Amino acid sequence: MTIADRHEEIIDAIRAIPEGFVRTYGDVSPGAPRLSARLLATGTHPDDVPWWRVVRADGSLAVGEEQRRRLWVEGVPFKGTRVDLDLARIPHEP
DNA sequence: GTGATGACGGAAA
DNA sequence: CTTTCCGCCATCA
Repeated sequence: MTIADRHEEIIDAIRAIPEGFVRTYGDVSPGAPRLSARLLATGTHPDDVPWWRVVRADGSLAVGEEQRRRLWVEGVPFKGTRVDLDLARIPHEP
């Protein structure tokens, strides 16, 4: 398992998020939320990665205004300033 | 080599 | 509800 493989694995998981739904950092990289966070932060990823569909475990947004707007447009349910994870979150897949 | 940092998570107070 | 503290992985000084 190389670093590139790990990156690819995480990127793949994010790319698999359907429109109108979100996943948390902990979901895309279980046990290493900082890793997925850093991957998106550094911009070390292809352009086809829906980074705005990745939110914090409590539903709050990490990036800010733009992310909230993009999610809203896709029909992601909000609960105040946070995403309603009970409706929009995709549980970790086996 | 060590130590600090970050689009984080979860438990504890 | 809030703030603290510790663990997590990969970079960077």
